[in-house]
Amino acid sequence: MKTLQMTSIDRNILTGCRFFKRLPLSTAEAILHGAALAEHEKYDSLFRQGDRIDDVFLVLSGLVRLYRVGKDGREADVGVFAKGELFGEDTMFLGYRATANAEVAENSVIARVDSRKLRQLAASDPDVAQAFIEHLCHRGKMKEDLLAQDRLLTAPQRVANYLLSQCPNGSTSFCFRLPFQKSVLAGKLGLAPEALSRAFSALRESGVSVKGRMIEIHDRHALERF
Amino acid sequence: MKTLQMTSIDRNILTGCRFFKRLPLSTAEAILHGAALAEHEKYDSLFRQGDRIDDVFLVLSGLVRLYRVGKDGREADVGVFAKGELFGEDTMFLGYRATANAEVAENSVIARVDSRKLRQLAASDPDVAQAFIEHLCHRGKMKEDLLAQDRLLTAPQRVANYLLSQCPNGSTSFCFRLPFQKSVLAGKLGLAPEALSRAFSALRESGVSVKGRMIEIHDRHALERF
DNA sequence: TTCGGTACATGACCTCGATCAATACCGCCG
DNA sequence: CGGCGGTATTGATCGAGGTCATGTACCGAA
Repeated sequence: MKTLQMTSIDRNILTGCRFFKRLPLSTAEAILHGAALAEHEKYDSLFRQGDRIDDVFLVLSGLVRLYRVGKDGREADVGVFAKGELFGEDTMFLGYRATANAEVAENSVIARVDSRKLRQLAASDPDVAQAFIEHLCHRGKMKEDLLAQDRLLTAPQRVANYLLSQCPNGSTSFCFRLPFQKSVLAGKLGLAPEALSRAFSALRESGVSVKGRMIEIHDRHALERF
Repeated sequence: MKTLQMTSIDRNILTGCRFFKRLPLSTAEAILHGAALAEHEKYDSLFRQGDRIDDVFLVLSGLVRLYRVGKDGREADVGVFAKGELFGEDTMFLGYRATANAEVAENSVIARVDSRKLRQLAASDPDVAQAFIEHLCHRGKMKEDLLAQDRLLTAPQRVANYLLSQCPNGSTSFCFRLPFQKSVLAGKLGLAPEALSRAFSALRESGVSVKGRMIEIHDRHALERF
Protein backbone atom coordinates (compact mmCIF):
# COMPACT_ATOMS: atom_id res chain seq x y z
CA MET A 1 0.00 0.00 0.00
CA LYS A 2 1.32 3.40 -1.01
CA THR A 3 -0.25 6.81 -0.44
CA LEU A 4 -0.72 9.14 -3.38
CA GLN A 5 -1.65 12.70 -4.26
CA MET A 6 -5.04 13.22 -5.83
CA THR A 7 -4.79 14.30 -9.43
CA SER A 8 -7.33 16.24 -11.42
CA ILE A 9 -8.12 13.02 -13.28
CA ASP A 10 -9.08 11.41 -9.99
CA ARG A 11 -11.28 14.37 -9.17
CA ASN A 12 -13.02 13.99 -12.50
CA ILE A 13 -13.70 10.34 -11.95
CA LEU A 14 -15.20 11.03 -8.57
CA THR A 15 -17.23 14.09 -9.41
CA GLY A 16 -18.58 12.27 -12.45
CA CYS A 17 -19.84 9.25 -10.57
CA ARG A 18 -23.46 8.71 -9.59
CA PHE A 19 -23.27 9.86 -6.01
CA PHE A 20 -21.59 13.17 -6.75
CA LYS A 21 -23.28 13.93 -10.02
CA ARG A 22 -26.40 15.26 -8.37
CA LEU A 23 -24.44 17.61 -6.16
CA PRO A 24 -23.12 21.05 -7.01
CA LEU A 25 -19.46 20.84 -7.93
CA SER A 26 -18.47 22.97 -4.96
CA THR A 27 -20.16 20.55 -2.59
CA ALA A 28 -18.42 17.59 -4.19
CA GLU A 29 -15.11 19.40 -3.84
CA ALA A 30 -15.84 20.10 -0.22
CA ILE A 31 -16.44 16.43 0.46
CA LEU A 32 -13.36 15.35 -1.41
CA HIS A 33 -11.13 17.91 0.20
CA GLY A 34 -8.83 16.11 2.56
CA ALA A 35 -9.55 12.67 1.14
CA ALA A 36 -6.66 10.21 1.46
CA LEU A 37 -5.57 8.33 -1.62
CA ALA A 38 -3.79 5.00 -1.60
CA GLU A 39 -2.68 2.31 -3.99
CA HIS A 40 -3.50 -1.27 -2.99
CA GLU A 41 -2.61 -4.53 -4.56
CA LYS A 42 -4.63 -7.65 -5.14
CA TYR A 43 -5.63 -9.50 -1.96
CA ASP A 44 -4.95 -6.54 0.30
CA SER A 45 -7.46 -6.42 3.08
CA LEU A 46 -9.08 -3.02 3.66
CA PHE A 47 -11.02 -4.02 6.75
CA ARG A 48 -12.63 -6.98 8.45
CA GLN A 49 -16.08 -7.62 9.74
CA GLY A 50 -16.47 -5.97 13.12
CA ASP A 51 -13.58 -3.56 12.64
CA ARG A 52 -14.07 0.02 13.55
CA ILE A 53 -14.21 2.14 10.39
CA ASP A 54 -13.99 5.91 10.34
CA ASP A 55 -13.96 6.35 6.59
CA VAL A 56 -16.10 5.94 3.57
CA PHE A 57 -14.35 4.39 0.57
CA LEU A 58 -14.32 5.39 -3.08
CA VAL A 59 -12.89 3.26 -5.86
CA LEU A 60 -10.81 5.29 -8.31
CA SER A 61 -9.60 2.29 -10.25
CA GLY A 62 -9.55 -1.43 -9.77
CA LEU A 63 -12.01 -3.54 -7.87
CA VAL A 64 -13.03 -4.29 -4.29
CA ARG A 65 -14.91 -7.30 -3.03
CA LEU A 66 -17.09 -7.19 0.10
CA TYR A 67 -17.75 -10.58 1.64
CA ARG A 68 -18.73 -12.43 4.77
CA VAL A 69 -17.38 -15.74 5.98
CA GLY A 70 -19.36 -18.58 7.51
CA LYS A 71 -18.27 -20.65 10.49
CA ASP A 72 -16.98 -23.29 8.10
CA GLY A 73 -14.71 -20.70 6.47
CA ARG A 74 -16.63 -20.43 3.21
CA GLU A 75 -16.89 -16.93 1.74
CA ALA A 76 -19.94 -15.24 0.27
CA ASP A 77 -19.72 -11.97 -1.61
CA VAL A 78 -22.23 -9.33 -0.62
CA GLY A 79 -20.97 -6.69 -3.02
CA VAL A 80 -18.39 -5.94 -5.68
CA PHE A 81 -17.38 -2.35 -6.35
CA ALA A 82 -15.66 -0.93 -9.42
CA LYS A 83 -14.37 2.46 -10.53
CA GLY A 84 -16.53 5.33 -9.39
CA GLU A 85 -18.38 3.37 -6.74
CA LEU A 86 -18.64 4.05 -3.06
CA PHE A 87 -18.75 1.56 -0.21
CA GLY A 88 -18.59 1.36 3.55
CA GLU A 89 -21.28 4.00 3.88
CA ASP A 90 -23.70 1.91 5.95
CA THR A 91 -21.21 1.62 8.78
CA MET A 92 -21.29 5.34 9.51
CA PHE A 93 -24.84 4.94 10.79
CA LEU A 94 -24.32 1.55 12.37
CA GLY A 95 -21.90 2.35 15.14
CA TYR A 96 -18.94 2.59 12.76
CA ARG A 97 -18.54 -1.18 12.67
CA ALA A 98 -17.99 -3.00 9.39
CA THR A 99 -20.63 -5.55 8.52
CA ALA A 100 -18.35 -7.48 6.17
CA ASN A 101 -14.76 -7.93 5.07
CA ALA A 102 -13.33 -5.86 2.25
CA GLU A 103 -10.63 -7.24 0.00
CA VAL A 104 -9.00 -5.71 -3.05
CA ALA A 105 -9.76 -7.97 -6.00
CA GLU A 106 -7.26 -6.40 -8.38
CA ASN A 107 -4.68 -3.67 -8.12
CA SER A 108 -6.62 -0.58 -7.18
CA VAL A 109 -6.49 3.04 -6.19
CA ILE A 110 -8.85 3.88 -3.40
CA ALA A 111 -9.82 7.14 -1.73
CA ARG A 112 -11.15 7.44 1.78
CA VAL A 113 -13.21 10.27 3.14
CA ASP A 114 -13.61 10.94 6.83
CA SER A 115 -17.07 9.69 7.62
CA ARG A 116 -17.73 12.07 10.50
CA LYS A 117 -17.15 14.98 8.22
CA LEU A 118 -19.44 13.49 5.63
CA ARG A 119 -22.08 12.87 8.23
CA GLN A 120 -21.92 16.43 9.44
CA LEU A 121 -22.27 17.64 5.89
CA ALA A 122 -25.32 15.43 5.43
CA ALA A 123 -26.83 16.96 8.55
CA SER A 124 -26.17 20.56 7.54
CA ASP A 125 -26.61 20.44 3.76
CA PRO A 126 -29.96 19.10 2.50
CA ASP A 127 -28.45 18.40 -0.92
CA VAL A 128 -25.98 16.00 0.58
CA ALA A 129 -28.67 14.34 2.65
CA GLN A 130 -30.82 13.97 -0.42
CA ALA A 131 -27.97 12.49 -2.45
CA PHE A 132 -27.32 10.06 0.36
CA ILE A 133 -30.91 8.99 0.55
CA GLU A 134 -31.12 8.39 -3.18
CA HIS A 135 -27.86 6.49 -3.08
CA LEU A 136 -29.13 4.25 -0.31
CA CYS A 137 -32.42 3.59 -2.05
CA HIS A 138 -30.57 2.62 -5.14
CA ARG A 139 -28.40 0.29 -3.09
CA GLY A 140 -31.48 -1.15 -1.49
CA LYS A 141 -32.98 -1.98 -4.83
CA MET A 142 -29.78 -3.61 -6.01
CA LYS A 143 -29.63 -5.79 -2.92
CA GLU A 144 -33.25 -6.74 -3.40
CA ASP A 145 -32.43 -7.69 -6.98
CA LEU A 146 -29.57 -9.83 -5.77
CA LEU A 147 -31.68 -11.62 -3.21
CA ALA A 148 -34.47 -12.30 -5.70
CA GLN A 149 -31.94 -13.50 -8.23
CA ASP A 150 -30.47 -15.89 -5.71
CA ARG A 151 -33.83 -17.30 -4.82
CA LEU A 152 -35.43 -17.50 -8.26
CA LEU A 153 -32.76 -18.02 -10.89
CA THR A 154 -30.60 -20.97 -11.91
CA ALA A 155 -26.92 -20.48 -12.66
CA PRO A 156 -27.33 -20.06 -16.44
CA GLN A 157 -30.16 -17.60 -15.86
CA ARG A 158 -28.03 -15.49 -13.55
CA VAL A 159 -25.27 -15.38 -16.10
CA ALA A 160 -27.71 -14.52 -18.90
CA ASN A 161 -29.03 -11.73 -16.69
CA TYR A 162 -25.58 -10.37 -16.11
CA LEU A 163 -24.74 -10.44 -19.80
CA LEU A 164 -27.94 -8.61 -20.64
CA SER A 165 -27.19 -6.01 -18.00
CA GLN A 166 -23.97 -5.28 -19.88
CA CYS A 167 -25.72 -5.06 -23.22
CA PRO A 168 -26.11 -1.62 -24.79
CA ASN A 169 -29.88 -1.66 -25.17
CA GLY A 170 -31.24 -1.73 -28.65
CA SER A 171 -28.60 -3.95 -30.17
CA THR A 172 -29.55 -7.58 -30.69
CA SER A 173 -25.98 -8.79 -31.09
CA PHE A 174 -22.94 -7.47 -29.29
CA CYS A 175 -19.56 -8.13 -27.88
CA PHE A 176 -17.72 -7.02 -24.76
CA ARG A 177 -14.85 -7.73 -22.44
CA LEU A 178 -15.41 -8.95 -18.90
CA PRO A 179 -14.25 -6.21 -16.56
CA PHE A 180 -12.74 -8.73 -14.12
CA GLN A 181 -11.69 -12.32 -13.59
CA LYS A 182 -14.28 -15.01 -13.98
CA SER A 183 -13.78 -16.12 -10.42
CA VAL A 184 -14.87 -12.66 -9.31
CA LEU A 185 -17.94 -12.79 -11.49
CA ALA A 186 -18.75 -16.18 -10.02
CA GLY A 187 -18.59 -14.75 -6.51
CA LYS A 188 -20.75 -11.79 -7.48
CA LEU A 189 -23.39 -14.15 -8.83
CA GLY A 190 -23.19 -16.44 -5.82
CA LEU A 191 -21.69 -19.34 -7.73
CA ALA A 192 -18.62 -21.50 -7.52
CA PRO A 193 -16.24 -20.82 -10.42
CA GLU A 194 -16.96 -24.27 -11.83
CA ALA A 195 -20.67 -23.53 -11.93
CA LEU A 196 -19.97 -20.35 -13.86
CA SER A 197 -17.95 -22.31 -16.40
CA ARG A 198 -20.77 -24.77 -16.86
CA ALA A 199 -23.29 -21.98 -17.17
CA PHE A 200 -21.26 -20.48 -19.98
CA SER A 201 -21.19 -23.81 -21.78
CA ALA A 202 -24.94 -24.13 -21.35
CA LEU A 203 -25.39 -20.68 -22.89
CA ARG A 204 -23.22 -21.56 -25.87
CA GLU A 205 -26.16 -23.17 -27.60
CA SER A 206 -28.07 -19.90 -27.14
CA GLY A 207 -25.47 -18.03 -29.12
CA VAL A 208 -22.90 -16.99 -26.52
CA SER A 209 -19.22 -17.45 -27.34
CA VAL A 210 -16.56 -17.03 -24.73
CA LYS A 211 -12.87 -16.64 -25.51
CA GLY A 212 -10.87 -15.65 -22.49
CA ARG A 213 -12.43 -12.46 -21.21
CA MET A 214 -14.09 -11.65 -24.53
CA ILE A 215 -17.77 -12.44 -24.72
CA GLU A 216 -19.89 -12.44 -27.86
CA ILE A 217 -23.67 -12.49 -27.76
CA HIS A 218 -25.25 -13.29 -31.09
CA ASP A 219 -28.90 -13.07 -30.14
CA ARG A 220 -29.98 -11.19 -27.06
CA HIS A 221 -33.54 -12.42 -27.39
CA ALA A 222 -32.40 -16.01 -26.97
CA LEU A 223 -30.84 -14.92 -23.69
CA GLU A 224 -33.96 -13.13 -22.52
CA ARG A 225 -35.97 -16.27 -23.07
CA PHE A 226 -33.62 -18.35 -21.01
CA MET B 1 -60.75 -3.41 2.51
CA LYS B 2 -62.33 -0.85 4.80
CA THR B 3 -61.09 2.62 5.72
CA LEU B 4 -60.78 3.57 9.37
CA GLN B 5 -60.16 6.51 11.62
CA MET B 6 -56.81 6.68 13.33
CA THR B 7 -57.09 6.16 17.05
CA SER B 8 -54.69 7.35 19.68
CA ILE B 9 -53.61 3.75 20.10
CA ASP B 10 -52.55 3.69 16.48
CA ARG B 11 -50.64 6.91 16.98
CA ASN B 12 -48.82 5.37 19.89
CA ILE B 13 -47.82 2.34 17.91
CA LEU B 14 -46.44 4.48 15.14
CA THR B 15 -44.66 7.10 17.17
CA GLY B 16 -43.12 4.33 19.24
CA CYS B 17 -41.59 2.46 16.31
CA ARG B 18 -38.00 2.69 15.27
CA PHE B 19 -38.35 5.19 12.48
CA PHE B 20 -40.30 7.73 14.47
CA LYS B 21 -38.63 7.26 17.78
CA ARG B 22 -35.66 9.43 16.89
CA LEU B 23 -37.89 12.29 15.79
CA PRO B 24 -39.50 14.97 17.96
CA LEU B 25 -43.10 14.07 18.63
CA SER B 26 -44.34 17.11 16.75
CA THR B 27 -42.48 16.02 13.62
CA ALA B 28 -43.92 12.54 13.86
CA GLU B 29 -47.38 14.01 14.22
CA ALA B 30 -46.80 16.19 11.19
CA ILE B 31 -45.86 13.17 9.10
CA LEU B 32 -48.79 11.14 10.32
CA HIS B 33 -51.28 13.94 9.86
CA GLY B 34 -53.45 13.04 6.89
CA ALA B 35 -52.40 9.41 6.82
CA ALA B 36 -55.06 7.05 5.48
CA LEU B 37 -55.91 3.98 7.51
CA ALA B 38 -57.39 0.80 6.10
CA GLU B 39 -58.21 -2.72 7.15
CA HIS B 40 -57.08 -5.50 4.82
CA GLU B 41 -57.64 -9.19 4.92
CA LYS B 42 -55.36 -12.09 4.20
CA TYR B 43 -54.25 -12.39 0.57
CA ASP B 44 -55.24 -8.84 -0.30
CA SER B 45 -52.79 -7.35 -2.75
CA LEU B 46 -51.50 -3.90 -1.87
CA PHE B 47 -49.55 -3.35 -5.05
CA ARG B 48 -47.71 -5.22 -7.78
CA GLN B 49 -44.22 -4.95 -9.14
CA GLY B 50 -44.06 -2.05 -11.57
CA ASP B 51 -47.15 -0.30 -10.20
CA ARG B 52 -46.98 3.38 -9.56
CA ILE B 53 -46.98 4.02 -5.81
CA ASP B 54 -47.53 7.40 -4.24
CA ASP B 55 -47.53 6.27 -0.64
CA VAL B 56 -45.31 4.87 2.00
CA PHE B 57 -46.86 2.09 4.07
CA LEU B 58 -46.93 1.51 7.80
CA VAL B 59 -48.11 -1.68 9.46
CA LEU B 60 -50.32 -1.04 12.48
CA SER B 61 -51.22 -4.66 13.01
CA GLY B 62 -50.91 -7.86 11.06
CA LEU B 63 -48.31 -8.78 8.50
CA VAL B 64 -47.30 -7.91 4.96
CA ARG B 65 -45.18 -9.96 2.61
CA LEU B 66 -43.08 -8.38 -0.14
CA TYR B 67 -42.15 -10.77 -2.92
CA ARG B 68 -41.06 -11.10 -6.52
CA VAL B 69 -42.15 -13.74 -8.97
CA GLY B 70 -39.95 -15.51 -11.50
CA LYS B 71 -40.92 -16.29 -15.06
CA ASP B 72 -41.90 -19.77 -13.99
CA GLY B 73 -44.37 -18.30 -11.50
CA ARG B 74 -42.42 -19.20 -8.39
CA GLU B 75 -42.43 -16.58 -5.62
CA ALA B 76 -39.53 -15.36 -3.53
CA ASP B 77 -40.00 -13.18 -0.48
CA VAL B 78 -37.76 -10.15 -0.25
CA GLY B 79 -39.19 -8.83 2.98
CA VAL B 80 -41.79 -9.48 5.67
CA PHE B 81 -43.11 -6.59 7.72
CA ALA B 82 -44.90 -6.71 11.05
CA LYS B 83 -46.45 -4.20 13.44
CA GLY B 84 -44.59 -0.91 13.60
CA GLU B 85 -42.63 -1.46 10.42
CA LEU B 86 -42.49 0.68 7.34
CA PHE B 87 -42.20 -0.41 3.72
CA GLY B 88 -42.40 0.92 0.20
CA GLU B 89 -39.99 3.70 1.02
CA ASP B 90 -37.42 2.88 -1.66
CA THR B 91 -39.90 3.55 -4.42
CA MET B 92 -40.19 7.21 -3.57
CA PHE B 93 -36.67 7.70 -4.83
CA LEU B 94 -36.89 5.22 -7.67
CA GLY B 95 -39.44 6.83 -9.93
CA TYR B 96 -42.35 5.81 -7.70
CA ARG B 97 -42.42 2.32 -9.17
CA ALA B 98 -42.74 -0.70 -6.93
CA THR B 99 -39.86 -3.15 -7.11
CA ALA B 100 -41.91 -6.06 -5.78
CA ASN B 101 -45.43 -7.26 -5.03
CA ALA B 102 -47.00 -6.64 -1.64
CA GLU B 103 -49.50 -9.05 -0.20
CA VAL B 104 -51.22 -9.07 3.17
CA ALA B 105 -50.19 -12.25 4.95
CA GLU B 106 -52.77 -12.04 7.71
CA ASN B 107 -55.62 -9.67 8.55
CA SER B 108 -53.98 -6.29 8.99
CA VAL B 109 -54.45 -2.61 9.56
CA ILE B 110 -52.21 -0.50 7.39
CA ALA B 111 -51.59 3.23 7.19
CA ARG B 112 -50.36 5.06 4.15
CA VAL B 113 -48.57 8.37 4.10
CA ASP B 114 -48.30 10.50 1.00
CA SER B 115 -44.76 10.01 -0.17
CA ARG B 116 -44.37 13.41 -1.81
CA LYS B 117 -45.18 15.08 1.44
CA LEU B 118 -42.71 12.87 3.25
CA ARG B 119 -40.07 13.60 0.68
CA GLN B 120 -40.57 17.31 1.03
CA LEU B 121 -40.27 16.99 4.76
CA ALA B 122 -37.03 15.09 4.34
CA ALA B 123 -35.71 17.88 2.15
CA SER B 124 -36.66 20.67 4.51
CA ASP B 125 -36.16 19.08 7.92
CA PRO B 126 -32.68 17.67 8.61
CA ASP B 127 -34.05 15.52 11.41
CA VAL B 128 -36.33 13.70 9.02
CA ALA B 129 -33.54 13.29 6.50
CA GLN B 130 -31.31 11.90 9.21
CA ALA B 131 -33.97 9.47 10.38
CA PHE B 132 -34.44 8.33 6.82
CA ILE B 133 -30.77 7.77 6.29
CA GLU B 134 -30.45 5.73 9.44
CA HIS B 135 -33.51 3.75 8.53
CA LEU B 136 -32.11 2.96 5.11
CA CYS B 137 -28.73 1.95 6.50
CA HIS B 138 -30.44 -0.36 8.89
CA ARG B 139 -32.43 -1.85 6.04
CA GLY B 140 -29.25 -2.22 4.05
CA LYS B 141 -27.62 -4.21 6.79
CA MET B 142 -30.64 -6.45 7.12
CA LYS B 143 -30.67 -7.19 3.42
CA GLU B 144 -26.97 -7.92 3.55
CA ASP B 145 -27.63 -10.32 6.41
CA LEU B 146 -30.31 -12.03 4.39
CA LEU B 147 -28.10 -12.43 1.36
CA ALA B 148 -25.22 -13.79 3.40
CA GLN B 149 -27.57 -16.16 5.19
CA ASP B 150 -28.87 -17.43 1.87
CA ARG B 151 -25.41 -18.06 0.57
CA LEU B 152 -23.74 -19.47 3.65
CA LEU B 153 -26.29 -21.27 5.77
CA THR B 154 -28.16 -24.55 5.45
CA ALA B 155 -31.85 -24.78 6.25
CA PRO B 156 -31.42 -25.90 9.88
CA GLN B 157 -28.83 -23.17 10.42
CA ARG B 158 -31.19 -20.52 9.14
CA VAL B 159 -33.90 -21.73 11.45
CA ALA B 160 -31.50 -21.86 14.39
CA ASN B 161 -30.49 -18.30 13.56
CA TYR B 162 -34.07 -17.16 13.51
CA LEU B 163 -34.82 -18.82 16.82
CA LEU B 164 -31.79 -17.21 18.41
CA SER B 165 -32.85 -13.82 17.08
CA GLN B 166 -36.08 -14.26 19.02
CA CYS B 167 -34.28 -15.28 22.19
CA PRO B 168 -34.18 -12.77 25.06
CA ASN B 169 -30.44 -12.61 25.48
CA GLY B 170 -29.00 -13.99 28.64
CA SER B 171 -31.40 -16.87 29.04
CA THR B 172 -30.11 -20.29 28.04
CA SER B 173 -33.53 -21.87 27.79
CA PHE B 174 -36.71 -20.21 26.65
CA CYS B 175 -40.04 -20.55 24.99
CA PHE B 176 -42.03 -18.44 22.58
CA ARG B 177 -44.87 -18.40 20.12
CA LEU B 178 -44.25 -17.97 16.40
CA PRO B 179 -45.71 -14.63 15.37
CA PHE B 180 -47.03 -16.05 12.07
CA GLN B 181 -47.72 -19.20 10.10
CA LYS B 182 -44.88 -21.54 9.41
CA SER B 183 -45.33 -21.13 5.70
CA VAL B 184 -44.61 -17.43 6.13
CA LEU B 185 -41.52 -18.16 8.14
CA ALA B 186 -40.43 -20.56 5.43
CA GLY B 187 -40.78 -17.83 2.80
CA LYS B 188 -38.89 -15.34 4.95
CA LEU B 189 -36.02 -17.78 5.27
CA GLY B 190 -36.05 -18.64 1.58
CA LEU B 191 -37.23 -22.21 2.11
CA ALA B 192 -40.09 -24.38 0.96
CA PRO B 193 -42.48 -25.18 3.83
CA GLU B 194 -41.42 -28.83 3.72
CA ALA B 195 -37.80 -27.84 4.17
CA LEU B 196 -38.75 -25.80 7.23
CA SER B 197 -40.51 -28.81 8.69
CA ARG B 198 -37.48 -30.98 8.15
CA ALA B 199 -35.24 -28.33 9.63
CA PHE B 200 -37.34 -28.32 12.77
CA SER B 201 -37.06 -32.09 13.02
CA ALA B 202 -33.32 -31.84 12.58
CA LEU B 203 -33.16 -29.32 15.41
CA ARG B 204 -35.18 -31.55 17.70
CA GLU B 205 -32.06 -33.45 18.69
CA SER B 206 -30.48 -30.12 19.67
CA GLY B 207 -33.20 -29.46 22.19
CA VAL B 208 -35.90 -27.70 20.20
CA SER B 209 -39.49 -28.83 20.67
CA VAL B 210 -42.25 -27.60 18.42
CA LYS B 211 -45.93 -27.94 19.23
CA GLY B 212 -48.08 -25.98 16.82
CA ARG B 213 -46.83 -22.42 17.01
CA MET B 214 -45.21 -22.88 20.39
CA ILE B 215 -41.47 -23.33 20.32
CA GLU B 216 -39.32 -24.41 23.21
CA ILE B 217 -35.54 -24.06 23.19
CA HIS B 218 -33.83 -26.02 25.94
CA ASP B 219 -30.22 -25.08 25.25
CA ARG B 220 -29.40 -22.01 23.24
CA HIS B 221 -25.74 -22.93 23.12
CA ALA B 222 -26.55 -26.10 21.22
CA LEU B 223 -28.25 -23.90 18.64
CA GLU B 224 -25.33 -21.52 18.39
CA ARG B 225 -23.01 -24.40 17.65
CA PHE B 226 -25.21 -25.65 14.84
C1' DT C 1 -69.95 -35.65 17.91
C1' DT C 2 -68.87 -35.82 12.90
C1' DC C 3 -67.64 -33.45 8.93
C1' DG C 4 -64.61 -30.66 6.02
C1' DG C 5 -61.01 -27.67 5.31
C1' DT C 6 -56.47 -26.07 6.25
C1' DA C 7 -52.09 -26.22 8.07
C1' DC C 8 -48.32 -29.19 8.83
C1' DA C 9 -45.43 -33.59 8.61
C1' DT C 10 -43.25 -37.31 6.27
C1' DG C 11 -41.62 -40.14 2.43
C1' DA C 12 -39.83 -40.87 -2.37
C1' DC C 13 -37.75 -38.86 -6.01
C1' DC C 14 -34.93 -35.78 -8.72
C1' DT C 15 -32.50 -31.55 -10.00
C1' DC C 16 -29.12 -28.27 -9.18
C1' DG C 17 -24.94 -26.84 -7.87
C1' DA C 18 -20.82 -27.59 -4.45
C1' DT C 19 -16.77 -30.17 -4.08
C1' DC C 20 -12.69 -32.68 -5.38
C1' DA C 21 -9.51 -34.12 -8.72
C1' DA C 22 -7.49 -34.09 -13.14
C1' DT C 23 -6.47 -31.69 -17.22
C1' DA C 24 -6.12 -27.87 -20.50
C1' DC C 25 -4.85 -23.11 -21.33
C1' DC C 26 -2.19 -18.81 -21.16
C1' DG C 27 1.07 -15.42 -19.99
C1' DC C 28 5.71 -15.02 -18.13
C1' DC C 29 10.57 -15.58 -17.36
C1' DG C 30 14.45 -17.97 -17.76
C1' DC D 1 12.12 -22.92 -26.79
C1' DG D 2 10.64 -25.36 -22.42
C1' DG D 3 9.10 -25.14 -17.85
C1' DC D 4 6.05 -22.83 -14.32
C1' DG D 5 2.18 -20.70 -11.74
C1' DG D 6 -2.11 -19.03 -11.87
C1' DT D 7 -6.68 -19.41 -14.12
C1' DA D 8 -10.28 -21.82 -16.42
C1' DT D 9 -12.54 -26.11 -17.97
C1' DT D 10 -14.29 -30.75 -17.60
C1' DG D 11 -15.67 -34.99 -15.35
C1' DA D 12 -17.37 -37.70 -11.41
C1' DT D 13 -19.55 -37.75 -7.14
C1' DC D 14 -22.50 -36.23 -3.47
C1' DG D 15 -25.66 -33.74 -0.59
C1' DA D 16 -29.11 -30.11 0.14
C1' DG D 17 -33.29 -28.88 -0.80
C1' DG D 18 -37.38 -28.43 -4.22
C1' DT D 19 -41.39 -30.98 -5.78
C1' DC D 20 -45.12 -34.08 -5.59
C1' DA D 21 -47.97 -37.30 -3.22
C1' DT D 22 -49.77 -38.94 0.82
C1' DG D 23 -50.84 -39.02 5.61
C1' DT D 24 -52.02 -36.71 10.02
C1' DA D 25 -53.35 -33.28 13.42
C1' DC D 26 -56.07 -29.48 14.33
C1' DC D 27 -60.00 -26.23 14.36
C1' DG D 28 -64.42 -24.25 13.37
C1' DA D 29 -69.11 -25.22 11.87
C1' DA D 30 -73.05 -27.90 11.85
